[in-house]
Amino acid sequence: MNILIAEDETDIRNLIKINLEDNQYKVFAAKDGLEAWEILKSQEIHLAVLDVMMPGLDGFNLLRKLRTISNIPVIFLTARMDEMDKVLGLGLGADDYLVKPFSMNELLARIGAQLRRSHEYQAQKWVDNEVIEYGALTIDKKSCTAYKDQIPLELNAKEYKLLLLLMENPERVFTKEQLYNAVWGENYYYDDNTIMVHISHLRNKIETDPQNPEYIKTIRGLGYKLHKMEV
Amino acid sequence: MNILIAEDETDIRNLIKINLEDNQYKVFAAKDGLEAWEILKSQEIHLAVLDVMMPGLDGFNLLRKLRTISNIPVIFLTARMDEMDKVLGLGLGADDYLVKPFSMNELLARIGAQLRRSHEYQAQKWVDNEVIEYGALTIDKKSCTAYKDQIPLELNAKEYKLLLLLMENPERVFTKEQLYNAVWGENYYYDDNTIMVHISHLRNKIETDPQNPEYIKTIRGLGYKLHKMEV
DNA sequence: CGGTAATTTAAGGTAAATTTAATGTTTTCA
DNA sequence: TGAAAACATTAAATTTACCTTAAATTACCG
Repeated sequence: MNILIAEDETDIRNLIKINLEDNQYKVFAAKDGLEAWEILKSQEIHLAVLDVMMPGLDGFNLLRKLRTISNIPVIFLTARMDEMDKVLGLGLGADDYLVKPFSMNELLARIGAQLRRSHEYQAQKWVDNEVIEYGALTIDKKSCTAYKDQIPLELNAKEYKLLLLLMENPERVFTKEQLYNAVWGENYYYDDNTIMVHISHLRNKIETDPQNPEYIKTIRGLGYKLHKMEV
Repeated sequence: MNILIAEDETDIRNLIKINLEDNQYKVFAAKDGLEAWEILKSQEIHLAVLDVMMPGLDGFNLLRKLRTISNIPVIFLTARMDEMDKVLGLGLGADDYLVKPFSMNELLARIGAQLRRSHEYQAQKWVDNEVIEYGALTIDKKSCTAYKDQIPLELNAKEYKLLLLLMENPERVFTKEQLYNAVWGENYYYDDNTIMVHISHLRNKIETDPQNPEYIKTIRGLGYKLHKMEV
């Protein structure tokens, strides 16, 4: 079970992470709403524990975004008890909350209860069919398939994930390390040659002329981006 | 919405009753577990608020009986916070609890949240189809049977559940972890070899040539999906 | 409690995917 | 302009994901 923790206070975040991992949960920890959102978009999350007061994208607004893509249980952490009754009772999308300071046993118990119910009713709604289009490229996330001009592209897993990341973030430049972290999911030493090989393979599969790529642009010294010239 | 209150302290019971009725809930009040059980057997109840410490049939034992006939949300009221974490976390059937003394707003909020979720879950169930067809495969959910070309498939429980999930979501790629979570419903470490073995067994039972499967496709590095080539 | 079915674990094999190695090309900068 | 760095390409080496089968374990029933 994958749990997302979004909490800007480092010691709280780490304490929760350790306790959850001790209870066999796989934990993704974010220090703020934006980081949490990136995790939500790229990982399968079964329950989220969100701090209300976070810089930038706060807990409430993160929940609003989250609800556009998922129906997972959400537990809020708050130092302010007032207002939470309204959030909970008015159906703004939260399932539970804990007031800081809280006992770790209580958090674990409430996580357990929410996951139990969630499982019982298959509340993890499979993400609705989502199709991403960019130029002549199309990705169908549900079936993990990719097309160019409606012709299927025979991508292997790494190539598909690279293309998905780029198509979910058109025009954004990714360093090779970022690509590595996002697709390989590791955050230690890597050899960037592996990335270049995969980019080359991906170009071979999607570009009309891979040596003069139309879509996957190299930004020398920086990284790669998905970019197609306007016509 | 019909709410059951089981609480031996008269003033608390009445206070809750009045507040809930002020919020348009229809309330059935019981002064002990036995009376609550009689109500549960004869009325349609959507959520129960149960006091733990009641003479005779206490809250925990009432919950056990309740769970033999119903899956409604249950909120406990307790003066003793210890032990509730276990009840909640270990899946003994409770959904939430409040420690006395509690604010009425909080009770109302938590009732609202539980009913909202419960209603979502129920809404999901209503839209389920009884018979699902995909290619030559048919599943009859009412009788938990599966057919290929009208010939019964001899599936055991796990195989049936796997096939059902796939047929409810044709073309969708499921990671092995997703299959595990959906069919096994566990939230700790699993060995994906178990999944592969079951997929192999399922293929042996539904595919004409299991080594060149027509329906259950492997997406190497990603997962499996139900997909039949168009004819 | 014994027998049987279902499920999980263990083990071996294989094809595909991934990584590494090697070489060539392009770009940047002093 | 030449050297160095970054990048691209291709193929070989290595690893991994997957499949199958059978043994071991667990669950269930009479």
